[in-house]
Amino acid sequence: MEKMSFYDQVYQVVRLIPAGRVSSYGAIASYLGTKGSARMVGYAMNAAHVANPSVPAHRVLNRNGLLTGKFHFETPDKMQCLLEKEGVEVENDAVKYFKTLYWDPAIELEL
DNA sequence: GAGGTGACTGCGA
DNA sequence: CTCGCAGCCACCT
Repeated sequence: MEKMSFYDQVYQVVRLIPAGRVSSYGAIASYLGTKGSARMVGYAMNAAHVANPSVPAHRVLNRNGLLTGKFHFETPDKMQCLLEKEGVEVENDAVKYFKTLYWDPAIELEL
């Protein structure tokens, strides 16, 4: 358990994101301690789609709420489809009310 | 062992 | 307002 790779740590945090909510790479990076290295979070997501159990990578967006990594899914529409299925409104590859649906582990998990 | 890459972010022009 | 540059660190070749 202590030998968890950086990837696994990212997966665990992402899996904690409740349905209908979204988070950002920077928020997860900051929570893991790798603040300023949001790239590592996105990089970890690159292998998330083969992780088990599956990781809701579609709930992880960039700082602007854009579906930046949608092309890394099986299909670009998959990400938006999953979000809409959970009640998240998506328009022009961006999540509406992003700041309202924003889920920050450093805050939500702190309580 | 060294170099290159990347699903990001923040700041300056 | 938009565009560009540099920093960040783990993984792959």
